[in-house]
Amino acid sequence: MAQRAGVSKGTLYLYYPSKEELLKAVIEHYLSSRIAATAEQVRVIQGPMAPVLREMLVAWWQQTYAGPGSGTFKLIISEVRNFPEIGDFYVREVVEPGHALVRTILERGIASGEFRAVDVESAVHSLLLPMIMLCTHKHALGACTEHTIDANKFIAAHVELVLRGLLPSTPPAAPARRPIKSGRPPTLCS
Amino acid sequence: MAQRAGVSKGTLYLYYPSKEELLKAVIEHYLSSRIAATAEQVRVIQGPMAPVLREMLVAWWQQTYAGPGSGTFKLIISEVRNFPEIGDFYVREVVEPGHALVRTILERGIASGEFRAVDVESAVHSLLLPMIMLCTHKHALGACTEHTIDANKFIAAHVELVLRGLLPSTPPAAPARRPIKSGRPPTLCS
DNA sequence: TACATTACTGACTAATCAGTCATTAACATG
DNA sequence: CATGTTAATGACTGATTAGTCAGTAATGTA
Repeated sequence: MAQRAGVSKGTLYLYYPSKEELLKAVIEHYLSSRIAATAEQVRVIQGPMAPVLREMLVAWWQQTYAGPGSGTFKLIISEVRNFPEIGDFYVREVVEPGHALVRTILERGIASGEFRAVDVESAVHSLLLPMIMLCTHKHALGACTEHTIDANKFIAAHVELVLRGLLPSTPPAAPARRPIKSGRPPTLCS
Repeated sequence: MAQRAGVSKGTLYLYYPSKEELLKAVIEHYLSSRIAATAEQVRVIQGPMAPVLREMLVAWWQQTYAGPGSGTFKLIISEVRNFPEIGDFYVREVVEPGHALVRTILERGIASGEFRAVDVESAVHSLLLPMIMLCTHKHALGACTEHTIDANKFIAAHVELVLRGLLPSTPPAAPARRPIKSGRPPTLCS
């Protein structure tokens, strides 16, 4: 049970009529509310989008990964089959606003020429999914094995890597690579 | 139960002494074996690493995401708390070889000047975690909500985005003044 | 047909989970 | 202290899961 930490089972049902409602409250408390607040801040920001994106993601990460909020994702993954309504709630309250937030930033950067005209939906996933996966990992594998990940080092490097992938190639960035000799072992399919 | 698809419960225990062993067999069949085969192919490849990385990841994706192998990750996340030994097995047989494979490719690219000298561990995560997260998503949220993701579009865009983030800012040598053909739609498994 | 061996089954057990509710603890106010 | 009200509890129920095993079906051989 999810509440042997702090309170008895019956007490929980005094405050939340079902586990589904409890999960919704957790999602709201740890994820939705923060997204809404961040979206409001970002809305009025002027200037280059790269620092906005970087600071927003790093701030979210530092406030979420170390704390209990990071467990929310694993909770959703584990429980969504038992409580399908949770899935709709999560999509509506977290996925869509979160994507809209990052999408807006990327689109503003693209409009100003700061970023390349990449596929925005895919770029949002490239940015966010590793972070969500690491949060999930922390409460799944990370809780059972020695396999650890330096989360702070990762977040900085990850955001820089993707941001750099978003930059336009002011100097033509790709050297013309010659197709190598026909001997390249043909496919990686097995 | 995991086997109402095809066979009765008792039969399963004739072939696998426990659910833990069944999970290990699934991990071995869908993940480990493919990594081992790919690593062998990559080991002998010469030439630029970017196409190697691209084709390898796209091929893995196309063979895994659509099929049942994509469910393995969600299975591990859900079950690792109940069967902790699965975590060690997965780390040993999948995480470490998989990371070593991608790490080797990145290091070879860095050594040849094709890639920047990024933090390799972080770059491995930036590349792989979104793919694993989407596989997980497919069997969690994706199975319960309307929220769908164009997986083929994503994988191509994701790999290109990260690859571009890996390129050095000043190309080693830009012989021809050509329009940068970044996009070449990855032909897999010809 | 008879017999032997192998492949398979699903009712059973024990444990665990979401959820209930009669009971108890705590704290007011007179 | 007495009395009423609110807060909290954990043994209970019903459903579900990992795992067992006595029994049934399928196949081979003569």
